[in-house]
Amino acid sequence: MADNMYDQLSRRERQIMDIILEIGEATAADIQQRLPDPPGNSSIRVMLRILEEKGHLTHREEGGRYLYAPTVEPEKVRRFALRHLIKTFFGGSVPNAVSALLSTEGLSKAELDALAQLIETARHDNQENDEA
Amino acid sequence: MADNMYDQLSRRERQIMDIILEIGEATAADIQQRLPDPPGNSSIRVMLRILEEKGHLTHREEGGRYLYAPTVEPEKVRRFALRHLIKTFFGGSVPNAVSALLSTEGLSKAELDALAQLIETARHDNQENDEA
DNA sequence: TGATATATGCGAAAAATTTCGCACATACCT
DNA sequence: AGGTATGTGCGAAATTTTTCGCATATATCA
Repeated sequence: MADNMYDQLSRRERQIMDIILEIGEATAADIQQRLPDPPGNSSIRVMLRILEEKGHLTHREEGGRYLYAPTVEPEKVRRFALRHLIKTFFGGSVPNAVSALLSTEGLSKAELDALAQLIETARHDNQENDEA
Repeated sequence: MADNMYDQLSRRERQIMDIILEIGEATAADIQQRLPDPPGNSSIRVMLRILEEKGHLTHREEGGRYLYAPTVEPEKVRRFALRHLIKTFFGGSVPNAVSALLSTEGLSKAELDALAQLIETARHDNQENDEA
């Protein structure tokens, strides 16, 4: 429960992390553009610096401006986020979550095929270890 | 992007909503027990009242104490949360998300079967509308 | 080179969140 | 009824978050 890094973030920080996680790398301006009720550019830069101090972001310079990117492995964040979501909203049940996914989002045939494929694979990888 | 109600919540509010969403209904004490770095009981009650004022919670009285529950349809929250997560972490791709799910969580054979079932069903419901 | 546009960092103010102590109500047990 | 344990609400204080203005640096272009 106290495992998710998101638990430590304030509202704005979270919004900003979301954006950067989504687009991979961003300047203050990029973020300002996508933030709901965007504050002044100056404010955003402060937030970015804070997030960097806290260790969630790094930046590199390019053409005089800063490009910020997440320090955490996106892989890791994803897993935490997924697990947290499934626990919070779906009683920890993956099938429940997938079910919601299928009924909500209009998936294309191709996507459905891909999913079926994935599950088949998982099924076979899984033949030996079998717990109810 | 500005659709998720979570975007409006402060850190503590979010943590509290998560707990209530997870267990369905909770007293101040329940929450205190599950909150990371739990503050005093008094603080929690204030938060609950605020969340209620903002319209996210309702309470009913039982045996002299308040039981808080979400006002929003859990259904709705779930969908928002799912969509937001998939957008943020998986580039909007459902298969990507499912893939992560499968590789991370150790799913049982029963669960995999259930998933396969779900997808088969979706496939058939979907025979006519077919977009790449 | 000089002017302009766009960045950055700092310091401080404004706003919000978060916490708590205290007074009072209610349930319960002897 | 009297005492105890556990609730609640209110008001105010402590802390954090969030915002901005301003001074300064860097790149760009005529």
